[in-house]
Amino acid sequence: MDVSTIINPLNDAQREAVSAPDRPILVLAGAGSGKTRVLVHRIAWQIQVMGLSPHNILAVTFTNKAAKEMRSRVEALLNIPTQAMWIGTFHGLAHRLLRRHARQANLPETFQVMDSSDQLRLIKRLLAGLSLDEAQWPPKQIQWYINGQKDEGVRAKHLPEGGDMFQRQMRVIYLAYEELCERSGLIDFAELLLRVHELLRDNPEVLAFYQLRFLQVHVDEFQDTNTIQYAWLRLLTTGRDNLFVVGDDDQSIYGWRGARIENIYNFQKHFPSHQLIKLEQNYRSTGNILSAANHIIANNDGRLGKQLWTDAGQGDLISLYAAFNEQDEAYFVVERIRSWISEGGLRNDIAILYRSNAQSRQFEERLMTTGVPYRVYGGLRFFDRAEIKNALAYLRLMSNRHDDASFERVVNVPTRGIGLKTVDDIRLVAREHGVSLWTAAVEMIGHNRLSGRARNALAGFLNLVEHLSALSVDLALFEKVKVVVELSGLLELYKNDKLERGEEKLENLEELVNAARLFDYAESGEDNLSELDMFLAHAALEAGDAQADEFDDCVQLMTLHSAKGLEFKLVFLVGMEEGLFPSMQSLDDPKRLEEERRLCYVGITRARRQLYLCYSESRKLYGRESYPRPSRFLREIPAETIQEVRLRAQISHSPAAVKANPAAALSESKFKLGQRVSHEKFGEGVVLQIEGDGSQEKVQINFKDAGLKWLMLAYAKLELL
DNA sequence: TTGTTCCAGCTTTTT
DNA sequence: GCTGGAACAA
Repeated sequence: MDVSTIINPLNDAQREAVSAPDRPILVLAGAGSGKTRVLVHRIAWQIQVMGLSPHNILAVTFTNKAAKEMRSRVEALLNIPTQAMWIGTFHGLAHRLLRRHARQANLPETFQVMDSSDQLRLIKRLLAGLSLDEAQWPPKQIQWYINGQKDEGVRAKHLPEGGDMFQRQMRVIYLAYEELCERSGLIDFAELLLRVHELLRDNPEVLAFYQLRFLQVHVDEFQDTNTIQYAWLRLLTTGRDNLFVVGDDDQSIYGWRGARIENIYNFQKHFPSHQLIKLEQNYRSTGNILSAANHIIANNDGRLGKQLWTDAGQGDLISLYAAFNEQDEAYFVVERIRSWISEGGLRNDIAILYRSNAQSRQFEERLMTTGVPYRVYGGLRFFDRAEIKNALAYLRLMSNRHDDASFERVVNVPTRGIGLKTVDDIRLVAREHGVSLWTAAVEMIGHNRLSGRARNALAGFLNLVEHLSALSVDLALFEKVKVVVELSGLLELYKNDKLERGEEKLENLEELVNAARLFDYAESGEDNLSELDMFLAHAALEAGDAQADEFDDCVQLMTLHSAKGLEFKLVFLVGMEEGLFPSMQSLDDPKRLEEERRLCYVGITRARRQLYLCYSESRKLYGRESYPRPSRFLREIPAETIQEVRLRAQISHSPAAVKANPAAALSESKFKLGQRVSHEKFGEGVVLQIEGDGSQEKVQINFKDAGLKWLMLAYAKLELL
């Protein structure tokens, strides 16, 4: 193959990035500018032109999906096998490293990964053990605290001993948490990253080995890295010019879960010899859409700075729709969707994007009643489902009896007469002796420390696990899973589940057996670990898709966050209201507001051809009617790229109002939507709509007693409240 | 042990 | 105003 296949499909900036000589490289890749393409071609360049072996390539992403896509595209471009390349997520790679160096990382060989819900349960148990009140010490907050510390590389022992009550208590909890994890052989997601950092930092020979192996290190979505991830990237590339990162500071939307946008800014400081390359040509959207995106993001401070452009023309205007309420919003959107479809458009090309999941309901209902197929992203993933987690808990216990989290999970599922009291007793003994629940249970049965019935029930459970374990020793993985599902009683339990979901759960359990059958042990690349353990790790690290039917042609509903990286011909960005988007919690914090703005930028740049922005003049929020103001982001979009859509009966528009920037009209009146006013005759009310300018200005007011009224401002005596 | 009632909480999500 | 989880009663 010659170099032209790698280089020819690229534009100048892309080519510069792909063929750049060895030095730290930061590619600032705007939305739709071909960032994955650059990464893939860069890897190909390293192998094809620079003569590196695939063995010497490391490429890190955040999601399994991105990793898979990168691998398959490299494979397609180079037409060589890619197993030797380390392409994976930060967590996946961390897992692999820890498996290989378990001893050096001070981990038991059979350690297992727990996901966030496992972690939360563990914390709840811990609190109970410490006799702490959950109301006073919310488990979620503790989880957030511990993960936050780990993301910054801080262990419990590093925390100062003094401090206020909160700090002292958190330290105690964090210490106890680490101890419990260690005893159970469990590590959480943040721990995966932290351990790898410590492994590389404290074992020079290990670090040297990987520095020599990974001659080129590629990072996707660099703006989403947290402190510890960046720290290990720097360790791996110390003293070499082999770090190639791709990212977009304008698309950093995960600050709230530890991502440090500063990393992308500090890159230039940390690597003075770096080269910065900007990809600004956009191959996705129309000129109008890009103009809106550029103008919005320009309101953020401290950007590295980037202007997207396209040679594809202006395209259609962006449509702005002011709905009366959220039903009206859904009605409007679905009507537009129906006409798109009736004109021959694909449903797959349509997305409804919202800030918070709760907003999906209106749209779902409307789509349902009109019979338009749709798919909601988010929600429970396959391996997150209770029935699946139960089955996995049995499997985990078979692999490691001391996995307390799994023990607690299924000791009485299905119910076998082991009540809270018994479990409490076991916990107590376990804590007293500093042993696992399993060991404590065995001891208690041996020493007759339980009442007859509880004793039998508990012995039954222990025997069941031993029995399952013995029975499945020589079976293939999927047969093991099958045995567990059938003999644990789970199958029976869900069969008798009359609450309609039972059938679905049975199907899921069958699907689990199937997943085990399809699980490719060889692909996991480890041979020092049992297939079962690898499968369990796989289940934790890759939660699976929420739905299987992605091949159907249906409208896509998702949050703005989950839309990142995707594109659609027709996009509806709904709920553009202050307090919703930007969200209430972000309104008083400039940093968070900027992140919301980036989220808006992400949303807008998902659209390829047509973009609809919607806001509602009234919306039910927590059961109460609210009258939010239109989102500030609407005002940041240039007027000439927008057209206002009105479906409702027209109130005679004054010429001034028609000509005026529809977005500007939202802001220039002395009244704001939602403003509370008082009228001498009608009493108190709330402003719902504003139309016209100057002497023509009129407002629609919803009066408490008198109902809806249109009033000319020039005549009506209104007082602001 | 199960079914019911009660009550807090309520952005975003991957690993 | 709805939901999920925890506390409570039978």
